[in-house]
Amino acid sequence: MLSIGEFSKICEVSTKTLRYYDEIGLITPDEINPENGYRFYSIRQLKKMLFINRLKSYHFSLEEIKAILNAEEDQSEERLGIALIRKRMEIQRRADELQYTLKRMYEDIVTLESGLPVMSYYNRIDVQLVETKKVAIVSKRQVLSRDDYAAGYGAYFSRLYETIASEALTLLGTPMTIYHSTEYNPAGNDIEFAIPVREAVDGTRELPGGLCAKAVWKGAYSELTSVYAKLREWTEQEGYILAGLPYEVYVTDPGQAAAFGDIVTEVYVPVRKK
Amino acid sequence: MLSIGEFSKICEVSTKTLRYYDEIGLITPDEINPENGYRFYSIRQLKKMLFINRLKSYHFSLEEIKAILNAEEDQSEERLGIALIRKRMEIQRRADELQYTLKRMYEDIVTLESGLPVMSYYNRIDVQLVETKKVAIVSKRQVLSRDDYAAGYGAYFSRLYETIASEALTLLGTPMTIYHSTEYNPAGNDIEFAIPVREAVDGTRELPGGLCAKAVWKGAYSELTSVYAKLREWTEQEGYILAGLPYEVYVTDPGQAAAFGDIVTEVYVPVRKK
DNA sequence: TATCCGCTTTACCCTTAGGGTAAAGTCAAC
DNA sequence: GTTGACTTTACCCTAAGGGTAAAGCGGATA
Repeated sequence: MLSIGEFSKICEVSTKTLRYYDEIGLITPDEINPENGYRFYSIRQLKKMLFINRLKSYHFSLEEIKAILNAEEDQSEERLGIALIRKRMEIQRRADELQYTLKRMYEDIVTLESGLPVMSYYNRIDVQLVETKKVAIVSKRQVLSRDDYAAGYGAYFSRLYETIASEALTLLGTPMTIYHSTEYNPAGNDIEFAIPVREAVDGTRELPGGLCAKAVWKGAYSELTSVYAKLREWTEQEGYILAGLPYEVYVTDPGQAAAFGDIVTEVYVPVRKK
Repeated sequence: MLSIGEFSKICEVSTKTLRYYDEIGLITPDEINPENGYRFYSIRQLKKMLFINRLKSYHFSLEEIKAILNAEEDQSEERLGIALIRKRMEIQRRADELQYTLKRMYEDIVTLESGLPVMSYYNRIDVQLVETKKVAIVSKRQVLSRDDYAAGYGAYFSRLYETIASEALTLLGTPMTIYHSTEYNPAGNDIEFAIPVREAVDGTRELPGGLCAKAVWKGAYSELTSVYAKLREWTEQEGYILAGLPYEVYVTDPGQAAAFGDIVTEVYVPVRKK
């Protein structure tokens, strides 16, 4: 039997951590002296602790590790394999995100070195006042979180395209999303996916036309927030007020555009004179 | 002026977050109604908030962002550039780590698919009983955290090699580290870097020889914990007890080995019969 | 004018995976 | 018997907010 200090040293885990793991039931000492409460770990618990360390290094949460350890003996390896494959995909996604972050940071560093402020792009967002015409749309409204949105917008538009095809409607433009939420909520926003069509039949609704502040953005969708902010700034300064729901038009098909720089999005904010 | 809800929606930041940022002084509303405490943000604060979001996406902590925002006007861009470059290196390191983790996970998945348990390598660690001879060493003892160790072990050995050269001593083996800590402590462990030499002169000390449990490990250093655990297990089962400080001998030069699989490390634990 | 709905306020508790410190008890060696 | 090392529980702390409650406030409507 090993005292907590010995066990700690061999596994390279602090005693504090071992007591915590005992508390949450991740690994409890094989023996506890009932008189003084001293914890004693058995030699065969070494391997278990090493396994926990390994899973920790794979970024499993302690809750997940507990579930893996508690799996029935006969399914444990299978379940572990599934968990590993899923977690690996998650880590892969995180790695990809970091690569994208690195790229954006590099671009900002280059901008700074060329003597421009990082936020200078913001002042270069060009806003125009345009008159839009009313149009019929096929649409589907949904409350989605940011992540759901990124994962699912393709599917939603696909369903709309299906509807258009089965109803034999005529496409009149590229897909768009209309924002119904009045407040940003990380848990979910009220979003309407829409595609304009020629026929104003049953199952379609009318997107009213009118005066709009419009900006065109070339680049990643994640930067669109800036475009909305700029539009609001412009609206305020030019003495307009909001007169409807803002919407985005995806000019290029995101599935087709090779690089982020090739993606073109138009943002419209309906306005009227104050 | 924008209410917290409007500001929230435009910047895609929750009102909760805005109140929190107000509390920690990251971005305070330009105006607060003294009667009801309502927060109002100015249009020009939009850009600041977007900048904060950008820095957040670069994984700066709110503390760091505050420091960047509070930098003197005339140095702000320079300071930002330095911060960006440093943070980018940090993110790069994290990305590299993730890549390494992905590789290890993949290896475990392959192991599982071949029908072996993930921890099967543990049982294949081979322990032998050997008799070591006493040897003189040039050494430097230091308390180091895991990170410091990874970053600095090259430097410590370089200094020892310098000493050997300047004292005209004769190399007698490859570098080693001796572990003095009796408990693992994430904040720092008492480590002695050592190189064996022929001459037992002033400035060297003697590493006593004797009976040792020995295991050879081929692979990354991060797995050495398992080797120590196995040695302890073996010691216990064979009826031995610890009789000195464990140490590692780096058979291959880590700077020279191309792949982790090529790195060979010997681990010695002095023991005697119980 | 009263009411209602939506917005905003503060306040309190919760999250992960432990770290730090204190006060007290325990063990083995000298 | 004493000392020093080891162990115990208990309490507070972290970063960046999320969730919920109770109460106050504002504008629109009946």
